[in-house]
Amino acid sequence: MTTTTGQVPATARRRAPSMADVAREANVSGQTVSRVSNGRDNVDAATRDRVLAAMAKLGYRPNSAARALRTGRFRSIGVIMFTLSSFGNMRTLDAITTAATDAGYSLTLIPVPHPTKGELSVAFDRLADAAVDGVILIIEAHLLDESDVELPGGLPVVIVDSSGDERFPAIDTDQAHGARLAVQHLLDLGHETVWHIAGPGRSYSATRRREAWAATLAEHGAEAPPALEGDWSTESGYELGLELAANPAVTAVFAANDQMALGVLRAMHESGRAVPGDVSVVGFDDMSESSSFWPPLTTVHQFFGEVGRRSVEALLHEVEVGERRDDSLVDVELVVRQSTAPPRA
Amino acid sequence: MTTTTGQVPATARRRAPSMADVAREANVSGQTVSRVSNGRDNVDAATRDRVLAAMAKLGYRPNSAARALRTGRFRSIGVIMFTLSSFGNMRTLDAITTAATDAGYSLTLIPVPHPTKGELSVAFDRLADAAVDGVILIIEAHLLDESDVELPGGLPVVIVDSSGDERFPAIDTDQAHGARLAVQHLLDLGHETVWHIAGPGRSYSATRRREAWAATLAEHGAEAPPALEGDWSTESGYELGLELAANPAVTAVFAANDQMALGVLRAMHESGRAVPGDVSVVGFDDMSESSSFWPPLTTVHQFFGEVGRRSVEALLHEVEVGERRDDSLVDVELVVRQSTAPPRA
DNA sequence: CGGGGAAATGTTTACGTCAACATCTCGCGT
DNA sequence: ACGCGAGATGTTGACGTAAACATTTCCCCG
Repeated sequence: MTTTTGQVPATARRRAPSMADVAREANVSGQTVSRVSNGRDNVDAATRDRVLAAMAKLGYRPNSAARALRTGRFRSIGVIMFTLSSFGNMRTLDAITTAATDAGYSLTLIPVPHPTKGELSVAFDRLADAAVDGVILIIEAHLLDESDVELPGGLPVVIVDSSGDERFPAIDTDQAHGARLAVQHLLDLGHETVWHIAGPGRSYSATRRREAWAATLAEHGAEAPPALEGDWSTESGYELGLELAANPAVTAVFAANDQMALGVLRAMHESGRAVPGDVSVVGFDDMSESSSFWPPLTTVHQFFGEVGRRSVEALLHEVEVGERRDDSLVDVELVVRQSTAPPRA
Repeated sequence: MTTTTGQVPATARRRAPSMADVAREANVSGQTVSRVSNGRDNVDAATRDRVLAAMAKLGYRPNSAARALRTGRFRSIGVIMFTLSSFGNMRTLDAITTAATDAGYSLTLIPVPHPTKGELSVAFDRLADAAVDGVILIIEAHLLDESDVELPGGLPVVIVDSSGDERFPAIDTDQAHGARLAVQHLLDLGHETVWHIAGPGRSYSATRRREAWAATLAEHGAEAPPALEGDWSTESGYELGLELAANPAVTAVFAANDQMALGVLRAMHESGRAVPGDVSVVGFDDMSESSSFWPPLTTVHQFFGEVGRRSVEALLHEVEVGERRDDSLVDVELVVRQSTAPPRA
């Protein structure tokens, strides 16, 4: 019936309305629509209203591809991480998402199914044609070091991990301080020494915790038993816990994360060793379930939210200002619950 | 030395190389570069090699904004979800990410900090200028129903939840079957009836589980005690568990998720009620920690991976083929561990 | 009452890619 | 020898936006 716009039944509409459509509807130039769309203030109030009305009427949505092409910015940050299984990574991702959103950036997730160099390369390739202004790496930085993978040139990168790598700023929890707090607590309770279930050796975080554990023992003249090495999983904590339970000399255990600590608790229960009566257990992370473990777990609280926030801050600073931020360490807090007590006399 | 390209020191390079740069370097037309870049087969092998070499030399990366602008496709899907806290959502997100990546799509995360209608609108607005071809909603669909929010027109949507909403296909775990399995198991062990700690009423999943619980009891002529309502958190399970522990008539509890079940376990321990001796407890989810709870938790295993995969499949089918998929229910499995036993005679 | 200038608005163009179409180069059959 | 067609490659233009620059309007001040 009407002639101008080549009307189509609403159900069959093909093309989303563009700036030009809005401009026509509001009887202004495209540029004015652009100005309204971007919230510039040099537009007459009446004009602005007219444009906004036209936008609403047509259901206009700016085409982000065109915008990105024009501006060279995607307003999106990429996060590369291993499968989301780990509790800490989840929380960090959550905080990153929130921080990025608040800053007006969207967030693109780039998974790495297996933590191998090859897979990492694949992820970086994906990254290459992903539409992001910068990248946060939540991976065990170790891999990066070994890796000859070329990170896409010119793309700002922030690493969430303790890294030896100098190429990029690293944001991390103060692993060493946390471990120190945990060991100190156990020693203060009167334990002769503290056994340790470490995380996998390829993880810098695990290494930091383990080193701080050993150092703290040494400072107090306590003899360090051999460290056991788990893989962060509850199961590995359980199996290693069974070993410890069988050794009557063990009175205090520091597990490198809460999940392994949970495994240790189970192992102790099954072996008839009372916690904290016979054996005290400390974890690391303070996952939300830890307060309901049996017994409620004494652990080192990580402020994942803060880590996430700082990562985004550092990355966006580099993206927008072009200035690299320094490394940053987020403090930690010991939460004493009921899995620790003085050794039985 | 060379003349053509207006060389800049590598450190100061401003602009990423474009197709035109590669074309010049390889001495072909831009279109040929495009063809190589998109893996078309109608390019001579020698030419292809030359182009690939030029790409490698210049570090060429296709500009996804330009590509998206030209093709009208972003090759990205959006996921709207509440803060990542919940275990199940995490796992689902993980699977979605993997499935999307395998299909060559990237994934954009759009968080909703608080599950209110207002926040949901904000998320949808964000979505509007996000560069996605379709959306997966991991939210309690309830909100959608109440909400007058207009979803961006023409954007395919899939909901991960049991939804009454007919507007979009829903993919979900078979909540009812899971609850039925749990209650049945307890009844089979000889318990007279089963108490229930439900999830929040606004959640369809919680409602489904609760209804199935009630229905199963009714079918067996068991009297249904009043359902308690938690908020999925360990804490709420603990508090409600304390109530149940104080009631000597309680011998079997079905908690609507593992975290609340963990809270119940703690409450029972603290109240001196043996699990499973005095009280049997069943959860729902089968989180990775559940096998190490004390006692290891009998629970309903959800196949989150399958849910995620099917969601992506359904969404991409609609995006690429334009055909809506039917609702889909993912089956479930009862995992019997050590938190359940016949009632004490 | 005229001129200067700020504010509002319009016009032109380029961002990098890919579809559509145009052209070119061969090999092969008759 | 010639022409035809298939495959390889080149040319042109448009996607929707925003920066840069151009133009218009109108208010204020001397």
